[in-house]
Amino acid sequence: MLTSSQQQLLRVISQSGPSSRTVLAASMGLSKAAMSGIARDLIALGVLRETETIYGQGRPSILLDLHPEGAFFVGISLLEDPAPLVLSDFNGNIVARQTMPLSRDPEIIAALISEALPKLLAERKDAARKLSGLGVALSGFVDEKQESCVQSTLLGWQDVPLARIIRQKTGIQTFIENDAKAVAVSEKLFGIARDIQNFSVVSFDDGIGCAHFIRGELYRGNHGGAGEIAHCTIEPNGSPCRCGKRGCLDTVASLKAIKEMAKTEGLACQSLNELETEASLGNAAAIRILHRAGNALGLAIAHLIQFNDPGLILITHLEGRFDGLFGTVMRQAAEANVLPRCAGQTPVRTQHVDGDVWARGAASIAAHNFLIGPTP
Amino acid sequence: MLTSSQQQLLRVISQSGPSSRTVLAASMGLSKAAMSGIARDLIALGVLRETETIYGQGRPSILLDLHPEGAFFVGISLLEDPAPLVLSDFNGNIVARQTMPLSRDPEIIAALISEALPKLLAERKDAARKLSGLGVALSGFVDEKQESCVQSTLLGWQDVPLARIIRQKTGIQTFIENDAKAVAVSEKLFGIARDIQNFSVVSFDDGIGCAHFIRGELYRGNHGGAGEIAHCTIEPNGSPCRCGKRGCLDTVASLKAIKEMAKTEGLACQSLNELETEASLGNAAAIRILHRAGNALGLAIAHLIQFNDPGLILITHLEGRFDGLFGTVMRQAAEANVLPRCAGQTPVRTQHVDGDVWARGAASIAAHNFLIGPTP
DNA sequence: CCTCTTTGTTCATTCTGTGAATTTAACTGC
DNA sequence: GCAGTTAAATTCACAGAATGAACAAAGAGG
Repeated sequence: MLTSSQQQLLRVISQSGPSSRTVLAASMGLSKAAMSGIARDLIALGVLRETETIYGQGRPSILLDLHPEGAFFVGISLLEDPAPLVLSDFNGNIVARQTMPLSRDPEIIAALISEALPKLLAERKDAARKLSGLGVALSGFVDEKQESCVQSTLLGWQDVPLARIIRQKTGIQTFIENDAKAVAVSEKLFGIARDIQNFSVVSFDDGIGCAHFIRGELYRGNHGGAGEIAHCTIEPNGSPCRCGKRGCLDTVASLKAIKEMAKTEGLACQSLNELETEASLGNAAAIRILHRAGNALGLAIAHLIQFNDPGLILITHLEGRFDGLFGTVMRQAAEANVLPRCAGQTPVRTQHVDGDVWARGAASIAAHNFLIGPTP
Repeated sequence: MLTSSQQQLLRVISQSGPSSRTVLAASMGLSKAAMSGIARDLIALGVLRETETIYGQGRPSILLDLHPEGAFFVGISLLEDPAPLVLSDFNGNIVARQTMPLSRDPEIIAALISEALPKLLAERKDAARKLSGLGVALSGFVDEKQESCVQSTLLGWQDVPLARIIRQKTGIQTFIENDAKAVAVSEKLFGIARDIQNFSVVSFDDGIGCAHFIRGELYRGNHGGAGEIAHCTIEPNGSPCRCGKRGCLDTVASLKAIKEMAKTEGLACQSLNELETEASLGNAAAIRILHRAGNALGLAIAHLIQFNDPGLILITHLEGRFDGLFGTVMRQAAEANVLPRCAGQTPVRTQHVDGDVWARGAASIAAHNFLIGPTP
């Protein structure tokens, strides 16, 4: 276990990138003397390393950075079958991959993981020794200790202490997290949101997920439900949703909803991209669907901006494009529905992600617990 | 200036009420030994005092509480003319009142304050010596240092360093804050939300304001705009709003909007209460207006719950009642538009407040800075 | 080669907090 | 009324983290 100063140093470096001891001391509000010792210890532990030397007037400064091989983390996604496992280094790079069958039984999941782990670690000899944590991403609500799944419709769970079960079976520090929240954490630690304190990630997929970072920390909400924008009412008295109410964002703007609307309209489109193509060719039904979906998502994002005033909204998507009609309408709707004085102040970025998102997010949950410690 | 442990102790006591040293030590994660010293210092400073003695098995425990006369704060509201000044003790009780003319010139405001201060302090001899801060509440955006007003339509300001100007004139630690945010802080320090970490306050008045507390701290947002729900689009393509867009919550659910709708419908109602009476007598127009407004506010509150999952939503109102049609519809709409599984989990409370809200809120801003220190 | 500048380290000192022992002030049962 | 028990609060020697000042290191520039 690391001291709080050590964790603080790691956090600062992971936020602001490689820096010299003097700069780090200043930005942590510590003396150079204290910095010297903390850095020495972390270098000895193999967690930090000296990289570039910057020459200027006076003694050159030596940049300190996280040692990529200082710690390794395993991430597992329970959102797909087969479930992917990845091995991530300290920079969030994936250095090994495996898969395992998906199960709904926590005991079996733990057994499958401890079976798959040696195979995963075989590819990197040094990783086994420096394995510092294991993270699991799943669809559902997770408690603030990141130990127990409070409720998951997809897995049919209610209060399942999955992290504890896996920890007992494997002996590795284990934490679980909601899928969208895991993605947000990975963007904060390793992605585009490194140095942003307040931001929201919207994961656009068959469903729509969302998570908030506030003051540099994941905000889970009082019941773990912060960010559940999929079921905010966007079209009052709209179509019924599987959640039981009507007009949820999920019924209009999710990839699944868009595909279903296309099907209902008799369009032979299998994907958002095909629908975009149809729309660009002038197909009225396709245009209507994309307008409706884009408007809905844009309005939800406008609400996000009005309510929480984040420094960035990051939309991650596996499929589809955001440079077509859908994306354009979405951006316009987002702009048009925030206070005009504030319009354009909040960057809305879209980011295409690959199939590793969830597993990478899961690994970042473990990395987060190592770097920053459990949320108090 | 207090040390960080001293501030932490004050914060814990202000959150959990009078407690014994042993309990406080445990809840702060400190040893009883450390607690002993910190408490001794704060008692010597006159900030804490021993109150009740609790007898049980073993040596009785002595409860520690904030000394009501340990520190005094001045709060000023720039939302009314004449502007009220209040003197608040350490428990948020108002011990003296004054008023001063309202001005839009920051220098004149500072002069008026330093003129009114002696009169305010005259009522309480001891307060002058223990005056520990001054807070100002205003309508507009304030920077995170609580020093400068970034923008205020009402006062016609842009980047006015009001706090610095007042501080220079009076020599008192001064902080300014947005009106709704100030009310939220006072509810956290002295009101109903003392021990709640995540909550939102909605101030229902001629306009609608809102502020979030997240992890026990006021969340201001990246541009100070967090909580500006008044201009979230609640009726797409609805009536035009003075902000430039359409269908804002403010155009349907604010007290001003309700009164205006009543006027447009030809009703002779001057207040929400009169409108409620009309509605209870079966007046169709009154019923329609209250339904529309209640639905709008309820939907906004549902969004608040879905987006941020707070532990409490507190609606403060000067005028009007929430036990009539308006309140009922609002509550129903709030329930109906959150994920059914989560419905009823978030308490929505309404609270009638008196004319001192803003000034009391302003004073609590000063108290907050004394108790907890500036937000980092 | 010498001076200047800035980084990074060393070391005695300060300060905050700890653990163990001690004191204090009740209650309990005889 | 008096020992015995219980728990709160205090005291004190000590550990650990951070500081400030002095110093060593490593180059730039004349």
